[in-house]
Amino acid sequence: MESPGPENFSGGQKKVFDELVQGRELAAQLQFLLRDSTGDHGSVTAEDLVPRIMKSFNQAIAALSSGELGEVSGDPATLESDLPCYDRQRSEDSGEKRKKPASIDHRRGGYKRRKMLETSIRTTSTPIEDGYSWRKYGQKEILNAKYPRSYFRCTHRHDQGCLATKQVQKTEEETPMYRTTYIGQHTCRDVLKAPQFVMDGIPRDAFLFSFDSSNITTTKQDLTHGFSPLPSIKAEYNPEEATTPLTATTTTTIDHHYPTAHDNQSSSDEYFLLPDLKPLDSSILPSTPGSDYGDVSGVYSCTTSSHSSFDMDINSILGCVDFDDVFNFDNDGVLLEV
DNA sequence: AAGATTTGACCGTT
DNA sequence: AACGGTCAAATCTT
Repeated sequence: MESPGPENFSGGQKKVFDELVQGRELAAQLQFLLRDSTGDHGSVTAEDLVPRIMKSFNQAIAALSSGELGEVSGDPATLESDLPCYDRQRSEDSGEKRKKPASIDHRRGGYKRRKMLETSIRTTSTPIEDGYSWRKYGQKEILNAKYPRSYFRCTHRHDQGCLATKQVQKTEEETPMYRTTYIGQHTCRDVLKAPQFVMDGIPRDAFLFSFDSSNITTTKQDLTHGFSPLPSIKAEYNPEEATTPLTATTTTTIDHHYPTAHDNQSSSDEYFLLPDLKPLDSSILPSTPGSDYGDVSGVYSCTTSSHSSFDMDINSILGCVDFDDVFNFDNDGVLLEV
């Protein structure tokens, strides 16, 4: 994002600029909160800051979406994803909750297909259990693909308006892989998930997890092998396609989001952050130059859809050096395993 | 009963 | 028109 500077801004641009600046400042406060894990900062809490950051970014996005700005440097689809408009467009006909008899349902009313706004793609040897609650809403046979593609959306789409979705495609290789495409960011606050970790200011050493009681041990060394997601509470996949070799009992409080070395899916994970979604310019965040993947829309919830993006968010927001020796990023935003 | 999944139809994009 | 993403009634599971 090249900043022309506020002096050259039109009115709309000025508003966007102001909102982004405010968002940055709030994020900086949040960064401070998170860095100092004592969590005692007087009246300011992460829970306070997060909605404010969200608001700032949403304001900026709304300004951008108003169309007054001409060229928008960011991915408009990405911006759109943070606005509730997509759901609203649909809610007109789906809001009444499918009580219409099928016979009247010939016209379902115009829903608008969301533009592709990929966030990340992961390919794993086993289906990803990323700790989020997903609900399958479709499955399609894909041309030239041996296996169908499954479509999932966040369980909290309706209660929290979380628009995160993912698609899972089993690839046809000698050893079948599961290509998971995460689309959009989680804006939900799943109480069972990692936001607590962020919000509560767990010490950075907590990155080195040990689940003695649950027979799961995660160390920094484990992280170097790529993140393998944690068990989700529900099964999301057809048992025929995948077996989930984990016990739901391991997901209790704060262990979500953290990789386990034993869930059989860490070996060959590859992760991509698509370049066009490279979020904030490093000039905005005062974080380390090599890890400027702070997420504009990644927002407060930190319920990013994958561990890797989660970690990148943390990296950029915290300037967290703990992961710097764990991951490398190349110029295209591809996460490289060390 | 409530929530999740299945699956054919609908609809936007190319 | 084909393709693929989404909807939503039917069905299944808990």
